[in-house]
This record gives sequence, C-alpha cells and structure tokens, in this order.
Amino acid sequence: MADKYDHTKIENKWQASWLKDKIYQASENPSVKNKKKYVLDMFPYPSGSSMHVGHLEGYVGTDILSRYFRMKGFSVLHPMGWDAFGLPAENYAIKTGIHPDKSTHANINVFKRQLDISGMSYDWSKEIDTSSPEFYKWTQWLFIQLFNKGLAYKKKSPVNWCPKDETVLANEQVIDGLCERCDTPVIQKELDQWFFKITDYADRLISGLDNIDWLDEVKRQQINWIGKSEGMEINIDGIKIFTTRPDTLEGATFMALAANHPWLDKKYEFTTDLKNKEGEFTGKYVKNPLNGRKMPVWAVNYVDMNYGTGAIMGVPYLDERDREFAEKYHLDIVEVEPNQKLWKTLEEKGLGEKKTNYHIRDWLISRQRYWGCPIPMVYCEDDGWQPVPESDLPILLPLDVDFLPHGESPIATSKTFQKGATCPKCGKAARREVDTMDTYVDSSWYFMRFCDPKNAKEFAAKEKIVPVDDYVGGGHVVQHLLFARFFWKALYDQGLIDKSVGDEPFLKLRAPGWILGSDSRKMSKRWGNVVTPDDIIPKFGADTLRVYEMFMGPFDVMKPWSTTGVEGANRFLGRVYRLFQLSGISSQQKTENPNVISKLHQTIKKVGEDIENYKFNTAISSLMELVNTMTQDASEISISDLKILALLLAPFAPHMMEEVWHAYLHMDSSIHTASWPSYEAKYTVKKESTIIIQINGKVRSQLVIDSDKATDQKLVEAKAMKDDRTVKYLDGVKIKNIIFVSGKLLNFVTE
RNA sequence: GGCCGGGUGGCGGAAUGGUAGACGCGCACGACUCAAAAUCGUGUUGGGAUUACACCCAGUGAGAGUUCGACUCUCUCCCUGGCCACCA
Repeated sequence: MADKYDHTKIENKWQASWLKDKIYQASENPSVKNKKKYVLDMFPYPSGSSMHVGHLEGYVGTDILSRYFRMKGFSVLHPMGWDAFGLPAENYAIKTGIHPDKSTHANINVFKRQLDISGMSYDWSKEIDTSSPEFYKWTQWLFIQLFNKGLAYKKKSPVNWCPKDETVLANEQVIDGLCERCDTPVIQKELDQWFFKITDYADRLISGLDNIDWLDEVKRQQINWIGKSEGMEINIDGIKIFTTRPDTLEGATFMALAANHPWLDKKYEFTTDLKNKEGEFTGKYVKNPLNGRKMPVWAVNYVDMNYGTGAIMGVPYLDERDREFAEKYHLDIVEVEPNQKLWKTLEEKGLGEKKTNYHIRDWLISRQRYWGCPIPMVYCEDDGWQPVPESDLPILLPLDVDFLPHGESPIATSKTFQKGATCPKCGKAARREVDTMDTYVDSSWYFMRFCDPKNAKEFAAKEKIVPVDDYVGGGHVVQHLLFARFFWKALYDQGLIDKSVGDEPFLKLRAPGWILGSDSRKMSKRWGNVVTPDDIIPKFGADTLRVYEMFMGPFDVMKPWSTTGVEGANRFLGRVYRLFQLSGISSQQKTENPNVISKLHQTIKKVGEDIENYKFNTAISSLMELVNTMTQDASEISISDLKILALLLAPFAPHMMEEVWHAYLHMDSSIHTASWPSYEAKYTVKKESTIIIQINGKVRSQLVIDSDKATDQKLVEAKAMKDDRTVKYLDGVKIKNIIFVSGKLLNFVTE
C-alpha cells in the first residue's frame, strides 16, 4: 500500500525549502527586462481580526498567475507589503494603551504567517511597511514634490468633523450624514487643511481609462465619481446658476439657492434629511432673462453650495426634483418644450457661458490623527508654509504623545516634536505641521516603491518604475484607484517616471468576488460564519484550500462557502496523488492511447488560456477531466506525460506537485522553476469528429467520421442520407436547404 | 433617481450562435470490509414510453422577435444583487 499524503509535513517541508533557495525572488537581470510581469495584490491593512478565506481568494489568483508567468519564462515581480498606518490601530491604542506600532506589527505577523502557510510565492525581500521611516520618508518627499509644483496647498475650508472621533472626515467617509466608522452625526467645522489638486487631472483621469484593461463597471465608477458635466453658467438677474439644460430656461419659474449661499441675507437651517425637500421663500424676486417672468427666490435644502454655483433655476415642468419642490410649496409650473437654440442665443446675448463642472473635489489629506505619516511642512511667521529640507527627512513620528483625541493631532502633545524646527528660508524658529496624511496617500504610491524597495537615495529609481500588469483587489475601491492614478500622472508629468511606460499605473485590473459564509451571508463575526485559512489548512492542507477557492466559481462573482466542496477538492488531490504513486511503479516510455494524448494537449492549451483570463474554475475542471482520463488507463501513462500533468497543476497545488516532482518523477530542481509545457496543435484535434445531424434544427442523429473527412460536405451529406435515423425523418419530405458547419453539424431544412 | 451586473438540475456552476446541464457537491444503488471510514464503480433535468434498450415530448425567469438553428443576439415585462446619489 502506497503512503498516504501527509499534507502538513510535506507543505512545511517545501515551504522551508523554497524560502531557503529563494526561488521566488524576481530576477534583476536586465536582459529579461522586456519579458517582465508585475503582478500585484492590493496590499492589506493588517487589521486586528485575522484574514479569512475571502481575503485569500485574490491572493491565490495572483499567486497562480505569478507561478504560471514564471514558468513561461517571465521575470515576475510579485511582492507583498502592509498598508500599516490607519485609524483602527489608533482607536485600539486609545482603548488599550498598546502603541499602534506594536499592535500593527503583531497583526502583520499574523497576516504574514497566514500567507506563508497558504503557499504564496511572494518575494519577501521586497516587503514594505508604510509605517516604517524608510518608507514614509519618501511619502514625505513626494508630498514636497507635489507642493513644489503647486499640487499641494493649504486652505481654510469647511470640513466634515466627527465629534466623537474628533477628526476630519473625507466626503467619502460620511455616509448619510453619519461618520462611516461610528455613525455619529457629522458636523461642519472650519479648519486649515492640506489638499491635493486632483481636480487638475479630472479630464485625464477620465480619458486615460480608454487605454487600460479594466472592467467597464469599474471604469464607470471612476467616471461617475469624477462626475463631469457640461453645461452653462447663466446670470439671472445677478444670481449665477449652473445648469446642464439651458434649453429649458423658458420653463424656469423659481430660483433655488443653497441655504448658505452668499446672496442670502441670512443663514437658513433645514433638515439634512434629503428625502424631504425643504425651503423658505426669501421674499425677493428676480426676472427670467428670456421672458421677463417674475421668479421667487427660495433658499432650499436640496441644492449644495459645494457644487456648481450653489444656485439653480427651478424648472418644475421638466425636472423631477424641482417639480416635487414646486408641488409642495404650490409654485408655478409652466409647460414648455426644450429649445436647443438657447445654448447659442444665451451665449450670443452674453447672458451665459459654457462651463464644465466636476463632482470631484480636491483631495483633503490632512488628518488630526497620530498613526499616519507626518506632513513635512513648517510654518514661519514671515515666510508662511515651507517644506522641510530634504536632508531633514524623514520627519519622524514622535513616540511621546497622548493618543486621546483633543480636537487636534495627538502629535501636538509631543514635547520633542517641535524642537529645533526652523524656517528653511530665513532660519527663524518655525512651527511644524502636526497633522498627518490620509492613509490613502501611502497607498497611492506603494506600488512604485515595490519596483525599488531598498533604494535609500530615491523614492524609486526612474528606470525601475514600471506599471502593474495585473492588479487584483476589491472592486469597490474607487478612491484608491483614482488617487493612485493621480499620483502616477503627477509624477509622470514631473519626469519622475519614464515616459516610455505610459501614464497609467494599472494596465489590467480584476476584482475577486466576495466569498460568503455557507449561509450565503457576508462573512462576519456577527453571523458566526467566518472561515479562516487556519480553520482549513491544518485539516485539509493549503493545496486543497487553494484548489477549492479557485474551483468554487468565476473569480469575480460572489459565491458561498461550502464545506463539502472543500472535501471534494481534497478528494480530487487525493486521486491525483494516487495516480502519481501508481504510475510511478509501471513506467511507460510513451503514452500510446490517442484519447489520452489529445486530452493532454487540449488541457495544456486550455489551462494556459484560462489562467491568463482569470478563468481558474474552468482551468481546474479541465484538469479534473484530464486526471479522470489518465486514471482510467493509469498503467499506460508515460513518465513524461505525468510530468506535464504535474507542471499544469503546479500553480494550483504547489506543494503536492513539488512532492511528486521529486518523489515519483525523480527530478532534482524545483518544479516551480521548470518550464510550462507546450502543446502541439495537431494533437489537440481529435482523430474522429462527431457530426450532429439536425432536421429543421432538431438533433436527430450523429455521425462519427475521421476528422479529415468531416470537413467534406458532399461526403457528410452522403453518409447522413444513408443513416437509418436520418432517413426515417427525411422519408417523403422535400429538402429545401442544407446547412453545413464544417466538422460540426449538418442541418436539413425541409418544406 | 442614475450607472452596472445577475436569473440554467436538489446545490456551486459549464456552454457567448451549432448535441444545454461539462466539472464538482449532494443523493441513490453496487463493489471492497465482520462492520464502518476511506476508496472504486454505476446512475442522477422533468415528463412520457418500454421487460429492457432504442425512442418521443418539454425545458436555461415570462412573453414576443431575428435565424436553418437562440442559455447565447434584439425588444417588452417580472424578479434579484451591487455601486453612486437631490451632480442641477
């Protein structure tokens, strides 16, 4: 009786061996430069709750892709790192007193261990950690580059303020007027804040999407977020409005102004419940420039001061929102038809001018928080805000701080942070910025650092920075993608990125679908349906987990976890292992069975194509078919064909294939450094073809003919006419037409 | 309200104009076993028909259309998921 496969022992053995032999380190050899692949996962935030199997799905996908590309001879850059700054670690520190640096690194160790036991082929020599001074030195340096080009600026601005977290929130972090994290109602507060001028890039962030391989859905989200709309600014009796429909001006019967519009004499207070339109008549009227109609001016809750001019014309006949408002307050509704000529007329009369508005705002990056990258600026009474000299970088995050929120950055409580701060221009004492940067800044350039992670002189050498070929991560990360694309474009424009690599950072983007609990609910502690790699690997092994996750269904769709499904994947690998054990005993020189040979070549073709297209589920099912075919005649299978099977399975089940590669196929070097097998087209076609015979589109019979004859219509027709089952249907009817699909199908159309 | 998906056996899914249900799960029966587990084999869309096989009909949310032929393309409708949202 052959040995049973001891997954724990074998997986540990090979993981140690791979690490020792450094087989996953990307080649630095410049001769392979034109054959490189950069395969990247969105790096994780190392949260306190460990990874679950859902997080792993994308990582397994990119790991398979990386292993496949390596075997195809590419120099593969496949690194991993940590988006280590962030609010949860700081909140945890407030609660427990444990320093964020300590808890974050404990979490990183958990994540890293989980990735390692899953058999990931990361090149850990390139690991990065955004909270390390070696990394954030360059985050600060990049901030200064943006500042020097006028792309970073400070301004007083009303910001969303969460009274509980005592911090500023980005627009995106406010959900229905509540703080994204703690559901506290958000209030407005005036603060001096740093912004990045992403609006300068709004148009290019749209047009750049044309040239990259992303799902349309994700592109659409980017476009919606930027929210470009072309319209007209019209001066109505002293009030400037923005509209995309100047052609409906004749139907305007009232004016609607944001509650805090400067034209208003007083501030109006309305409910923030936007489902309920609210307004108040100001007592004043303006004249419709087109027809002289007297239009009452209302202050309303459904117009936003931050968009357009903060004022609109109310056209209740044609706009649903205006209609709703007009009906509530009994305002006039007049029937009009849109008049496209008005675009021109208004412009000619000097009443309006064409204008493009964007929904996207400049990116507010200041955070009154501790656990983030310090902003490398000092304020001088005489010279204003100045960047610190490059030689002073990094500005270290001080350790002597009080974490408890006091309405300003905890860094302000440090006794050491301000020491020796001087103005680089005049040398006088200056005050350091105590805010930190939004963590999205870190993740906007980390993928560049991976190209040259140890560089102590530059953020990354220009000649080493390349765009990501395959980027995989959550599809709902609109902002991260926008911010990262903005960074890349800005640095590209400054000549910090080589022109030849283009101005888009992520050439291909794919998002894994959620893995739901076995109850079809989102995995969460609340439902008790969370499955982690630590639940599965000790029992079934990493290879089983990997094969199952990839086999569950299409990569990009939601799918529920199934314990029996895991067992099925485990059974499949058991059959594979026994096949190698069995065949290892009776070694054939050459596989003779033509069915096996053609199946083998078809599978080589299909698995390669499927991997490149992220169709891992069908790649595995075709491998299952191959294994089933081979198992039927296991004693006839040659060693060289078994090697091919091992190579095809190696990206999916790297440990078991490494084991059989050595133990049963007697190879010396790692299977993961071997070459991907090639197929011969002549073997992928079967010797015999099955021709479907249809009568009026209904399948009535089938013929098995030598493939080289199956393309001959006359011959196929003649054979079909003699076929008993066909004859039965053609007896006594007139054939009107015959459709022939070469090598596949013959359809008799009768009257 | 806007944008984007999805609807196929008991279940996850396969098939992007040419034999619907590959592959896997589950289930049933059989082999091995004292027995069980593991493993192997057979069957498994529904209905009809047959001692049995061959066979026949229906069938991919509903309805229409295009086509020799539609899960696949077009239109209408129903259901369902996601993202954004008073964007003027």
